[in-house]
Amino acid sequence: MAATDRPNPGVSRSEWARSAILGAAAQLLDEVGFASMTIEEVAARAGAGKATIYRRWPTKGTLAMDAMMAEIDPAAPFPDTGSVIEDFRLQLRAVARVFNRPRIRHTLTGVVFEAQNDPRLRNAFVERYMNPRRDQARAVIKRGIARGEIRANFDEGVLFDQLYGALYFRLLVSGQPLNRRFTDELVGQAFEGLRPASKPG
Amino acid sequence: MAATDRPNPGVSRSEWARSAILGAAAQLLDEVGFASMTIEEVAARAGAGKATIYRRWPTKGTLAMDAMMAEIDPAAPFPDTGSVIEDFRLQLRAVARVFNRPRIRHTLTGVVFEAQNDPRLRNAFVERYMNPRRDQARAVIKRGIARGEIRANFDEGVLFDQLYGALYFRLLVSGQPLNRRFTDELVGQAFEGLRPASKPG
Amino acid sequence: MAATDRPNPGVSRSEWARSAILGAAAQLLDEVGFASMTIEEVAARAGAGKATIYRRWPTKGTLAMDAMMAEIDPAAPFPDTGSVIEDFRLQLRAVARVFNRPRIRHTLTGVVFEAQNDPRLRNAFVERYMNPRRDQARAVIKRGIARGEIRANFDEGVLFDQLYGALYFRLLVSGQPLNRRFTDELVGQAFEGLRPASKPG
Amino acid sequence: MAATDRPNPGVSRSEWARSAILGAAAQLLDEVGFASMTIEEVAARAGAGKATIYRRWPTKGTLAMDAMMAEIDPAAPFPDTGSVIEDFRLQLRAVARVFNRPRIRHTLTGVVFEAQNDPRLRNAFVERYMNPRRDQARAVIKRGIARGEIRANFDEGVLFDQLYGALYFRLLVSGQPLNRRFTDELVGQAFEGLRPASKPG
DNA sequence: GGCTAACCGAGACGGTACGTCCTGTCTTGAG
DNA sequence: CTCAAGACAGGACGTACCGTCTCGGTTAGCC
Repeated sequence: MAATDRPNPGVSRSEWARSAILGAAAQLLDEVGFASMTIEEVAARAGAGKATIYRRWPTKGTLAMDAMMAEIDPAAPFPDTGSVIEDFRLQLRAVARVFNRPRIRHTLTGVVFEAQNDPRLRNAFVERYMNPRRDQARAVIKRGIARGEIRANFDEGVLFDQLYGALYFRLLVSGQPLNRRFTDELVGQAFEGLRPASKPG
Repeated sequence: MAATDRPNPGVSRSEWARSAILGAAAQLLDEVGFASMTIEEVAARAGAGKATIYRRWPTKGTLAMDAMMAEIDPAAPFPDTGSVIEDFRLQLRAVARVFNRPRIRHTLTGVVFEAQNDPRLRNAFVERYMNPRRDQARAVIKRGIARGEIRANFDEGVLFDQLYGALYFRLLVSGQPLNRRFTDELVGQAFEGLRPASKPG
Repeated sequence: MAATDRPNPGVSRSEWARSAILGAAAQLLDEVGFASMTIEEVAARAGAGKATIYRRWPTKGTLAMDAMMAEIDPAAPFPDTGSVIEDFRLQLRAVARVFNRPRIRHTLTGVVFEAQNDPRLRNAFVERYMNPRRDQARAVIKRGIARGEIRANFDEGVLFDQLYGALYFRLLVSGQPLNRRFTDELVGQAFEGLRPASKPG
Repeated sequence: MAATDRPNPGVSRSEWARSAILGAAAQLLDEVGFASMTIEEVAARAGAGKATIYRRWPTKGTLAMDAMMAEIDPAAPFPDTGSVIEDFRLQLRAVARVFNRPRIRHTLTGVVFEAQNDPRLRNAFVERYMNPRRDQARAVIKRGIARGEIRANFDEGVLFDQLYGALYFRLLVSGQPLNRRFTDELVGQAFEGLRPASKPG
């Protein structure tokens, strides 16, 4: 990123190098995408040695993931509107918005791709990215059950996979648009069968 | 592959080369996966020149897709049991079985990855692989609606994305198991909300 | 050397690459010397791939030797004046002249250096460079003996080592000047003890 | 050589570091030779920081030379037998013995190589190593002249170059054996022409 | 039935990037 | 304040493939 030329306002050389590398990586992901991003070019732009990169990130995928996390994290928070369906509707809209950025799509694809042959990367991705979201989703669902909006006897994991799987499917595989109409319809249809079995009587 | 040394029982040299290449590609996809598969190695194993491969397949992705298609195609047909849900249940079980083969997983990931930067590959994949399945699924749904098993006013595309998206999500992204319990639950939950609204009484 | 841009007057691509590489190597030996010469830079200047260089020359030393041979060969021929001493005097003057070129000194040092750990290079150097000169020297000596200029019972090899060893010593080790005064004195002194003992009468 | 773990019997840390470094360098010169010796490895074995090495020795050549000097110095003294020829015969035998040690050969070659581009190293080598020997040789020659064993009107420098040049030539360049037969013949032949011309009668 | 044009295998070519290694400088923390 | 330890920028190494390009040696039409 080379925000400025090597400053030193109490920042260690190591730390400065780290953020310069992540910045350069993010920049390159934008410009040429994950597949064409090169460790050599990252090093050159960051003014860093290649060894410094390899010392911290074993593969291009791990580096790209770290570069991506910084910006994806705060972009799609879970709201709490008082309605499960509304919460999911808003969250999926936000996720779709993030996914529509080309850099995110390329990076996600690349990370997913490399994870096939790199269990550590897969674990990192699942634990640092997917699980936190899954946990947040679970909390929202719990709230809905507690409020009696939806029934309790269903598989949360399957619901999560339905919702986010559909999103990823369009993003990575089919290339169909990720717009509000789609996410809203998706949420509506997924929750259709989860209304409380209010006919207990 | 390379069943025997160059035979010639009425098979043109071209044709023999083509199948030798596809065979070598399939073999390599099994042994080292898509990412580590090399055009050079495919050519060497097939006893073919590299130029012969490049003449027919512009990228590794297209070659891998062709090599994969040969065996995936007949593997997961849609049944017609008389029940929509049962039809989907059986089909998703079959798809899951196929997806559990490592070669398929690696190849799908690779093709999806390359498709990000190769619209032709994405189109080929969608049209030759996804769309036929989508059409078959649509036909099954139509049958179900006609039989009154499910209501008509919902988005088939979204349903398809929910079902197959969840499958791909576990396959490519989260790595969770693709077993019968999951696919059955998935089908059940997805169709839960699609029962005919006609039983208001 | 890139005499011109890729011509093709009946010269194969291989052959053209070979001479371009040797030319670039010679140029670099002149400019920066053997130690700072880089395979990468040779490749860049020759417009050749590094692999093409490594395919033909296993080490920098072998490449430098080939580049050096082309010009050193014809520069110091053995004359035939009718006098052994005169023949050697002239030849050593010529050798000294060649050795005074910085490129030659650097390259010889580099080749000798690498040969310490590369027996193939040492053999190549001895057989392609030293032995031919040794054979020529031997022939001159034989002529001198036949003419009765020098006695026969001495070790030619030792004489050769004395003469050329002294030359290399100043060239590589002590750095003292290689001028005509030195070579003439050297030849005179070395042949002093070789006069025929037969004229006691 | 890391005789023991950090002792401190009145030896300053500096001094201890210095000898540990020289010891490690000598060890490595034996094991892998000059070309493959690395400052990093020397530092690691000596338990010293790289900076400590760079502070004292500007190049690998100077370090190697210091490491070599310690053991080569006392190995080949000039004797005083009463006969010039015998003195040189014994001394050259001793030198040949030293030169036959692989470490010495590698180190000399390395030092000579680096000296091509490092005048300070060349000066250090000439002044600390060559000149003392040259002076000793000159003294022996003077004794011989005084005793009337050899004539006075010849170039001592050329004689020295003949003798030691032949030795270095075989050592560094041609690889021929450095045995007693060679050195004895060399001395004999070189002094053949230096007998006093005083018996003209 | 011979000629020629297309296509084949083999593999060298110019390149690009890899991941490793070492250099010489600079930073940090322990003694 | 000096040192070991080692991270840092830089850059060459030798390797592996890329996609293109000769190069001869079969085919397989087309005369």
